[in-house]
Amino acid sequence: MPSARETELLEAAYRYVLTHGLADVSLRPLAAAIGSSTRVLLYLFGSKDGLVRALLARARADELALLADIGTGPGVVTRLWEWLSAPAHRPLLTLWLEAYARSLVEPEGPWAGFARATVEDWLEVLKASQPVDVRDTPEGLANRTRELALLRGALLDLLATGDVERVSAALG
Amino acid sequence: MPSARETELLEAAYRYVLTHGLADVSLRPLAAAIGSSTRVLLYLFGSKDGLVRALLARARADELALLADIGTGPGVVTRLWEWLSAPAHRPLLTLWLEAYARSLVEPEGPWAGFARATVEDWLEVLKASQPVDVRDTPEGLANRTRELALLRGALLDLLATGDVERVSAALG
DNA sequence: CCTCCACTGACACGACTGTTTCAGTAATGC
DNA sequence: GCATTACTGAAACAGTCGTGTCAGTGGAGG
Repeated sequence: MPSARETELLEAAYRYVLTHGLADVSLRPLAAAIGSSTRVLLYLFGSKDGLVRALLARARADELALLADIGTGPGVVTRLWEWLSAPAHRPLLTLWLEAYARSLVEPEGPWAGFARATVEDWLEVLKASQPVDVRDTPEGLANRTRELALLRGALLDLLATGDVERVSAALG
Repeated sequence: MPSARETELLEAAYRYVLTHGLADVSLRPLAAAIGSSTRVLLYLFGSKDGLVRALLARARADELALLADIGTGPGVVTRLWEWLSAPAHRPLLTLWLEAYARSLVEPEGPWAGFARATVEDWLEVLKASQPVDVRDTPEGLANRTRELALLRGALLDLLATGDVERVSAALG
């Protein structure tokens, strides 16, 4: 159970990495930006890896909150895309992609398993939104895999080009 | 025009980053691994940024060679997916994703514009493969954007899970 | 009051970073 | 033969990295 000060600093650090990226963050600039010190960060999170792990978990909490909020049932894909394409969520999604790529390059360390975990999370939600009688069929699996691919491919496009109109039209 | 030694070292460095990642590569370990020295790398490429730029261009050359080899016309998507899902191409594609994510987080420096550039490259190929009469219609644009999203979303899934069977079935 | 505990500041350690300086060597063109 | 060019080695530079050490704060509970 994290102390009050710990969650406070974690929130601040989370806000920081959303705009500065997580891959090459370093303690001293981060500490200076959030009004703390490396000493305190190390004390509260044990090590830099610990801090990164906490930040990754924090980002994941946002993601899971989204999935819970979106719910299941017909129209999930549309609702998910509305959330993904909202400009306000850009920093989070860029951070997400950064962590995704990193976990593929460097399977050890705090990033381990991040990519695989999110694939499974989302597939699960899409599965719960399918009619019961197709969920466990090969077609059901293929369908939700395709829906996931479409959403994430569209997200990649959007993050690079910012062209909401074109990409949204492609999902119609 | 690069000298013989320069292209030789670039090839070696390229092979190195394919397995070690490009984002957090550093000169000394790289130089040691390819039987060179930081002095020589700096002499030939000017700076680390110059080297990274050269490596990015080298990776892009592989990508463009692929697109030329795949050609255009009916069945492009299938042919592209066969290439993307080939196990031998995994390192290159992981490197590609790494550069993609990085260019979104850090729009300055050697990575600049990488993500946007590849989106346009691929859209161009898909466009050239469409029937002439739909190429310039809104439907044509939407269709190729969707094809690209499907391919790249599937690639993301594949890189994380390695589940060729499931993902390939989803594209069928 | 006094002790405990969460937290913080200042500083130094060794390892690493990209880059520079100074010194060569080997081959090539005149 | 001689000068120019391409390349290389060794060492050092200033800076940053994560982390450890030692010394405190300040407030809460007994």
